[in-house]
Amino acid sequence: MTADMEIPAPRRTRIQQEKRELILEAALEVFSTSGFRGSTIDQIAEAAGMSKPNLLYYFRRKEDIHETLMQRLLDTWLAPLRELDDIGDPLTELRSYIRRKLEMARDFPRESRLFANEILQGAPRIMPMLEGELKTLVDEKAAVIKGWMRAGKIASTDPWHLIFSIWATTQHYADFDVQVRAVLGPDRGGDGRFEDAARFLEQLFIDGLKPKI
Amino acid sequence: MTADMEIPAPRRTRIQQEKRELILEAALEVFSTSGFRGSTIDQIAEAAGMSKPNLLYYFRRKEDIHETLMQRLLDTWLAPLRELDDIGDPLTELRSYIRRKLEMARDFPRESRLFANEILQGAPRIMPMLEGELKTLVDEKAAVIKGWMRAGKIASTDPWHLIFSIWATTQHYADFDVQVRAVLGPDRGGDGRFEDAARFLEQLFIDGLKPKI
DNA sequence: GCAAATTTTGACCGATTGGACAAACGTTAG
DNA sequence: CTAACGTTTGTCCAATCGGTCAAAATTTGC
Repeated sequence: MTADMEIPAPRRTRIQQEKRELILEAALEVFSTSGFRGSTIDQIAEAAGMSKPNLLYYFRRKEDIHETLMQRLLDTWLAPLRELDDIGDPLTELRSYIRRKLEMARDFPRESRLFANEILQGAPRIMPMLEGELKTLVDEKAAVIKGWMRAGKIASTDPWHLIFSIWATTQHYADFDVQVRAVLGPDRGGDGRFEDAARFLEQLFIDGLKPKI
Repeated sequence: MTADMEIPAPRRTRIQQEKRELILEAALEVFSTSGFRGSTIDQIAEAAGMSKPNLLYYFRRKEDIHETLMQRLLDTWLAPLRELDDIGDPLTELRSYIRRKLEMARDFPRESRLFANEILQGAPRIMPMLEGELKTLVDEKAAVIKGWMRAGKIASTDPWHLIFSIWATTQHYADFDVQVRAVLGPDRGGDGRFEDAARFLEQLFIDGLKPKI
């Protein structure tokens, strides 16, 4: 839909495409654990298996890498919310939204942390997008949810804060992963923790949102 | 209780006490928005209104400032959970725990972000504390909550993930503050957003946790 | 008031940072 | 094969980094 926004999309050779992907993959790893200012071009270059000048041949500035990474991230990151559909059973829609968001936290934790890092630092590079595209999308979906509430399909509450709480609880398992694993310990903190989380969140949100008769 | 753990607690002059506080206040501001690696001694010194060598007279290394800040933070940060009491009505206890956590997100957002930054980057400096003190405390309180569930006082669910979800939803309003404000917009994103959040979270957790008859 | 102790400063250091650049090396099309 | 183009590298640079140090300025104890 709104994809492929790396705007001028200049023609690129095969090698350029491959190496740029390699760099972005390495940069995701580095940026997501150290933040923008805490990461160095050398670290990214080493993680990508190339020299610093070589990396700078593909991305002229450190910021360009981060910007490209962010642009790609945002579309896929908001995809689950975009899919939240007016048609279809409300509780089912919400349940699968929560499930999809939790799966993203499990399968793309680095993307989640990259995003969290950016927001934590005041979102200097994506503020316009938050106030524009994101706000529009959330307002739109909040209206859908509000419709469900007025129709008595789900319990009445604040749709915006409902969305926030879904973001918070699901992304928590990516952003605070080390804490979750440390607290759960070696036994309960293994691979099963995401299924436990899924069960818990379904109970919390879905049972909690069932219409009160 | 477990306070005042700046271990050797060397004798300090009046000036030392004041200046150290000034530095810690400035460092909290800087660290919480840029992370450890992303912050410089110069930034902290400037925020504290003193020269870099002067700052280094009070804290010999950058890490010492961060460490002191962390030690102070952790005790106050976990205080609300420590207060969760076996005696007293379960739903009331949980309600006030949630309220206290949300108040902390409102009143000490920088502390929340400092903590989030540390965890995001893999908790290199506080890992032992997570696996030790924190895990012990959470296990203890999870047992209390489990007792309430067995007694039929609250709905049965996973106590650990319940605690995680309370952390996630409340701290979200500090850590992701810019996003929350951007999405809510100038009107709904004002000072009232914490009261809206409090109402929403109470409904989500308390109504959701009422025992099913 | 004065000597000792504490606090502040400017100058400086080696290491690391983001980035420039020309030369060397590969690849590819004709 | 070769000329043009794309890729890679080593070297270098100015700025910034965390931190030192001796000397100057200030505060403190008597």
